[in-house]
Amino acid sequence: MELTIASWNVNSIRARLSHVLTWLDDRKPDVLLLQETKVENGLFPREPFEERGMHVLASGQKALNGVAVVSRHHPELLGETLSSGFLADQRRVLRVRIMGITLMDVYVPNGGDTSGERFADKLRFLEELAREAGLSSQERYMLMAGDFNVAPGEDDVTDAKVMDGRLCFHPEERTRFESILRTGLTDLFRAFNPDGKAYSWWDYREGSFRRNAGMRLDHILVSPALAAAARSCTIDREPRSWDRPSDHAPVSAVFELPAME
Amino acid sequence: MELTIASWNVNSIRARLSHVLTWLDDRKPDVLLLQETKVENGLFPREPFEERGMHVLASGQKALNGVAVVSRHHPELLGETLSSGFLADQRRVLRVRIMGITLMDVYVPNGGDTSGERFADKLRFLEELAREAGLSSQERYMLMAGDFNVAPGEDDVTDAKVMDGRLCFHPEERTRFESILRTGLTDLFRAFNPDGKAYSWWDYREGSFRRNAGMRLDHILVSPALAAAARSCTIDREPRSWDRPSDHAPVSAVFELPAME
DNA sequence: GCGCACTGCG
DNA sequence: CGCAGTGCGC
Repeated sequence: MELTIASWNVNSIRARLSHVLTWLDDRKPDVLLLQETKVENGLFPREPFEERGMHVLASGQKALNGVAVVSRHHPELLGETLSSGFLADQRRVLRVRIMGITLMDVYVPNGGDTSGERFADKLRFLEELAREAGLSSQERYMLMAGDFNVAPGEDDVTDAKVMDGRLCFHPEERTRFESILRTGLTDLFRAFNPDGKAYSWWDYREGSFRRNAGMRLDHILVSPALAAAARSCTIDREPRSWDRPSDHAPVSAVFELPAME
Repeated sequence: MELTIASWNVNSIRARLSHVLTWLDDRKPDVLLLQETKVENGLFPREPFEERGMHVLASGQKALNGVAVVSRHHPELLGETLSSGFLADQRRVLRVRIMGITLMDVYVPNGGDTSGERFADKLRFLEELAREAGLSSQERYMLMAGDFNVAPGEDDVTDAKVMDGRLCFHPEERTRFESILRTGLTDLFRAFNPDGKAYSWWDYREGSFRRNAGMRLDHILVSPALAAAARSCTIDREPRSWDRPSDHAPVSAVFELPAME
């Protein structure tokens, strides 16, 4: 059976609802992992998704952060925090099981600037993700996706020399992202696109999208069995061109899996 | 020659620009008096009006109040305050001369509630308008229009008994509105519609427009010679039904005048 | 209920 | 630049 799993930092699900529904109706992913929903669970707009036959699991808070899983198949909730409990007061993680796949929806802290406590928290959060991936390494089908706020490679920014040391392309961040991959996960977009610059985020300011001055911050990382089952991984720039868009574009992967319960 | 003069409290010209342009293109008034433009002069969107061959005179401030005159013919600026200077720090008055007609665009203070200093200011402002009308009583063609924040008669509210004493239908306000008319001005809408309930404002809350629970707060008052020249005076409820409307509807009057310089 | 201002965040 | 939040005016 074919399964499409997508990830999208929507920068407010309420502000972006029409975009998300339009995209959902067009692309029809089986699972959509959302980040920066920026809404408490009680105010999450569940109905339009449920009308489309999708389940919704939301873990949100006021104004900041917030993640959610929209899924055609029933999702089993595994947890709403890192298993260490780090930054548990911020809604940045949703762990679910869908159709025998363990999924982790993550929104890594932006970090503020490369000095200071919030950057330290970001690095620690990335370390925790590596640990988390290690804990799940016995799982056959494991997927960790979301907004990592790290551009891992030189082709994930416009100019590596200029960007070197800057937020989201700092060696300390890239090293920690590498550690996540070293647990055995595959950066699926890069696996399908081994070279060539590609971005998933463009700043709202300075006409960044028009100039295609972006970064690849949104990733789908998968276990070896899922990597083998993957048929494609793409970034859909179209919604970024719509009126009042999210600053992030959705990333999607298609898998061909043996039929599961 | 025929001349159409309209008045509209737009509740932010920037938020309502598309509505105002759509209405302008459809109804093509010669003069449009705006209230609650809520924008400083430098940020007033002049271009779309000028592209349509209209002149713009704006007298605005940040966030609150603000009046403007949009006119097919060149307007001569007479003043931006009451001649007494009362409440001169608030942009609520624009006095202009267009085609030999003296026009006064007014936005009367809402008053807050019927106790307190702001209500006293509202009453005083209405008294000043009567004085102002008296000062202009020698003018052959004089028009005073805008948002008076007073429903003068029992047919200008849904239920006079229920509304009696409430803001915008308080005896003290209605008396002062009467004083304005007693200088010789005619309430043109009432002249053409001597009976029957009609409103120009509906609260955004509680589905007031759907229930037609409104008040007639926006008026076109004219000197005897203009009253004699008037051919119609109407309230256009249509824009109030549009998406994200102003809470006020435009009021228009058509005059048949001898050709003037 | 719907504007505006301001501030924090990214 | 564009989301939130809060406070205020109408």
